[in-house]
Amino acid sequence: MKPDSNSLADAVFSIVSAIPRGKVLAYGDVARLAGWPNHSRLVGKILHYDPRNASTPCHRVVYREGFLSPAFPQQRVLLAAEGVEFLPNGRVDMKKFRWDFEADV
DNA sequence: CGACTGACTCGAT
DNA sequence: TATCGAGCCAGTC
Repeated sequence: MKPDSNSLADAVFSIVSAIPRGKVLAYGDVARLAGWPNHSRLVGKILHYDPRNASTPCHRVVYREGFLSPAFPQQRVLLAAEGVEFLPNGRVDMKKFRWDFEADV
């Protein structure tokens, strides 16, 4: 990603904005790509606090198991608008919609 | 300036 | 197999 990522926030936004439409990532995955493997929580905080979230597909970032953010119910609507399907248990079908960034690279 | 909090994750029971 | 707890550290108030 951007080597000039001064802060985790910068890296996170770069990565999140790079998620293809109709795909989702886990906070931990974003953190790992950003270079902070243990900052899965920070990723969430950044997306939550930073106003740029309006111009960032932060809704494409979910829990590792596909659960959506507890304080971000609209996320489900946004994902649905991108064609992401939800399982009856209220989870994203990670099996099909998790961004296979490892293969994309 | 210092402390609190958390849109998380994984491991252990 | 499911539930519970603790850890991680920077960002925000």
